[in-house]
Amino acid sequence: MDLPRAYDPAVVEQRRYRTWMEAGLFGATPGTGRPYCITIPPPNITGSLHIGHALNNAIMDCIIRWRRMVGDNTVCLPGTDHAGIATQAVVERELAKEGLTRHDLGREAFVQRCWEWREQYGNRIYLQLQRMGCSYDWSRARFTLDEPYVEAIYEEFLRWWDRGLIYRGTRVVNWCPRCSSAISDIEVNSEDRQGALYYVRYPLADRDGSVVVATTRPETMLGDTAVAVNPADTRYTHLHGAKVRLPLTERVIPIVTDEFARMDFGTGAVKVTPAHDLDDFEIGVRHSLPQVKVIGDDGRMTADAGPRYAGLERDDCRTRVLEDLGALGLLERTEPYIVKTPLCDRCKTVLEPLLSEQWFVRQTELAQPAAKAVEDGRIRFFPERYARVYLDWLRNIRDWCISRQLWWGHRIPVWWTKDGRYEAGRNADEAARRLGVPPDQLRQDEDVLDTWFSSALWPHAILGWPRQTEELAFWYPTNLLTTAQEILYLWVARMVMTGLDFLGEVPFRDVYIHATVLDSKGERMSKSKGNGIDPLEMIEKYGADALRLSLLQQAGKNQDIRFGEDRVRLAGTFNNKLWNASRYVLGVLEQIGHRIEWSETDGVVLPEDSRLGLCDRWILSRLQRSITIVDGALGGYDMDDAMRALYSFVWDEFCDWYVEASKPRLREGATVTGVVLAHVLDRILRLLHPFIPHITEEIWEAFRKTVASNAPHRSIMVATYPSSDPARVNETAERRMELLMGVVRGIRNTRAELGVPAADRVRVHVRPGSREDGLVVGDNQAVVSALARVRELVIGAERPSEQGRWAAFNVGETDVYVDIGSSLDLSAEIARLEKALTSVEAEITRSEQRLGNPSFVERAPAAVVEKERQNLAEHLSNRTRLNERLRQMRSLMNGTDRTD
RNA sequence: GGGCGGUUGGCUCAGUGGUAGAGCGCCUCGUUCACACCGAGGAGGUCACUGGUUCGAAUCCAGUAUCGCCCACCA
Repeated sequence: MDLPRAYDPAVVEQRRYRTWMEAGLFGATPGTGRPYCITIPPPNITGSLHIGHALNNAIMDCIIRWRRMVGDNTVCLPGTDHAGIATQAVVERELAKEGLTRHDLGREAFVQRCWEWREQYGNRIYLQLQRMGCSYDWSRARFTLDEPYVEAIYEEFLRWWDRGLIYRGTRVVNWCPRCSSAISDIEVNSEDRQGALYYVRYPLADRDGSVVVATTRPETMLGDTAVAVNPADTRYTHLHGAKVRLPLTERVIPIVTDEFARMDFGTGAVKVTPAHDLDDFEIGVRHSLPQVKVIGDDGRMTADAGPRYAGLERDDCRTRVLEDLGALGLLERTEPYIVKTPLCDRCKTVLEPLLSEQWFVRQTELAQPAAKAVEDGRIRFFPERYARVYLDWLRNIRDWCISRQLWWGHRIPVWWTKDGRYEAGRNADEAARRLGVPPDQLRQDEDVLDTWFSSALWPHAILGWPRQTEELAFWYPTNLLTTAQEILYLWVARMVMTGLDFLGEVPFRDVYIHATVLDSKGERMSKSKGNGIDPLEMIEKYGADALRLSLLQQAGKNQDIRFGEDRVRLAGTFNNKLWNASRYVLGVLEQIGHRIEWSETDGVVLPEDSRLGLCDRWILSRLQRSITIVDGALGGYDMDDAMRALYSFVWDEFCDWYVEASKPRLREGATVTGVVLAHVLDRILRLLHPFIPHITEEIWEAFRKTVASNAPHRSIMVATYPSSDPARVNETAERRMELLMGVVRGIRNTRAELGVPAADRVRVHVRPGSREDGLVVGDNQAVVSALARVRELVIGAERPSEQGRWAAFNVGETDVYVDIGSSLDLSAEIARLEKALTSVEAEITRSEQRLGNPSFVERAPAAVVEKERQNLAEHLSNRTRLNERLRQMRSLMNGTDRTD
């Protein structure tokens, strides 16, 4: 069967994917075999495939396809995340276009709108992952708001609740005024911004004098309830126990002593605003200070800020406070200052730390086992260094604020009585029972849970937990989690906590943290910068295989990948090369196909060893080495190493040497080369399939129709992945092939340097340095002749006559003479020889120096010394040859001179 | 402030103790039988710097510079 002349990924990829889907090849049944499972990081339903997804999914699908071919009972489970804040923001934006807010609709109608939105767009990313060729089990896809998943969340909540791990607390939390919700500590991004340090004078209330405090946020002074100084600070000893009159307000507040006040910063006196700063909150607790909340949930000043400021935006209030302080002569001075500004991870709004009542989860008890699982190796990180990052975070963990003042999400399963008592339950009835009141008198908590509270359950909930499903029993713990470093804490650590806590077993064995994809200049890709690479556009232009390949080639241990369109284009050239080499092989098989013996397990059956030629033994040996590398690399998730090995095996060794050598051999009737071509191509296709699934399947089908026309079609997806067999490595063949290649390269090189026209076929005389060398060249004359464009190849112990026509070089002890077709340009040949001599001289000097160093000979390993001796001997021999040759050439030149 | 990663030919990157590699780009040559998304040949690196360990360092150690990432409650 023929392959079309040109490969068209756009047509082939979609057709192949449909075929796989229809054949049900992505699914699996729990129960038998060795389980292998990956659960993909669920993308947000607001999301569209971006380059980070593309990388992560290329990695996962590569590993999944590999394990499937290795024979594991493999499944990869996809899903999507409801993404509370992100989705709500999108839907609110839509409403805004209609001039509405969510409050106009009310909670129920708004949530309904969110569901409609998700129906319309929520599965878009599935289609995009399918365009990438991901072999995920779509029949088991989960959305985090699906009924069974919600059940899992409530189970999680209730179990923790009953153990007292969930509590309600009033704390300073990170508040996003735009989202009008609390967010957790790890959803805060801080950014350095140019600001100022303001020095404000607070007059003493009970005596003359004043104290100056430094602050970056003067507007919060309206909520000050104390001034703190360090107890050891002698500058302020006389003020211990004094009170100040807080400017712009009528309040009198105490001066307290607290270690927190740094003597070496500002004036040593710090204003204390317990309602708007985490540190101040803690100082407030230590000194029983009142908490005055002057900034409200909407980011505007509250009534407690005083009538002159109430209702102002934060920034406007700052301006007015500064003006007022100035007018009173209380603003001492202002210094420029870099302020760490906390931003909302989602919407980049400046966050406001403020006092708020929220639900929290105690973390220490959960964090300890999660740390231990990594310490004792039950979970391994790739690259390893992330284990420490993970552990450091767990060891300093703080309680997790899980309530969000949103409408889209899992509503907190806590119900309140009218008199302010509350209790958790899987539903109102359960809560009512626990409270001993009728359900209709209860009101459910208004807040929803942090999205990460639900994704924390991902690996086991997607497998059916809390129900004891067969899937859960078989595939849990899962094998691999691959994700971006930015959600190491948000997500990875939490999954480990829940997995260990609820199932007593880690959720996954290995965690692979992939690199961040940057643009070709090393900058982060972003919509606003417009420097992003759109994976879908790349797929359109070059195909999913090219995109996957380009990403996997770079998926190394580095933390960054610089990525540009060129990469994708170049990956496409490899696919093109593979396609055309396959066309060649299939063409050969058309002619000798009836000689191919096909085994469903082993592929193309090789002929008896005695029938193999040097080139055959060589390529089979090289194949084994490649398989060994790929095997080890994939085992450590080094897709780049695996791909590098395959790339050079396919292109440099198979195409450039073996395929080229097969042409003259076939002309000579060596059909064995056709069998070996088929054997190696089969292995290449299988080895490459996890990386470039579509094109390998396309070729494989045509290939099978040729070599196994009687057998029913079987997808390459379920073919056996080649395993390494070190016994098939053939050192002798590799060494002999080196000679052959050396001879060919030498002839090509000589021709190029001496300007022999490419079309000219030359005569070559080989003087073997050994009987073995003579046999190697003799047995492969046709190959040498074809690859080096040789007209006549003579092997003999004598040197050719007519010295003036021959250029010479040597490969080891074997001398090769090339008839350059006309009279040799003696000065060019002399220049060529002198150049070679110079480099040989340098090598000899270096080598002699090393060997002349007694401590090298004594201390270096014997093998190294021996190798150095061999090198020296070889170079000395080369030098002798070159000198002799130079003498001949010079005397010829002199002779020529004389005849002139 | 703490931690981590990078610094190798023009570009992007491999290479963890034994004579510097690849792809792209560049130069020369080549359209007949898989492929011009190609083939053959070639030029081009004192491996950021300094010091140390070693017979031997791109590779190990210490420090410096520089770029980047993560973490941190300091007004």
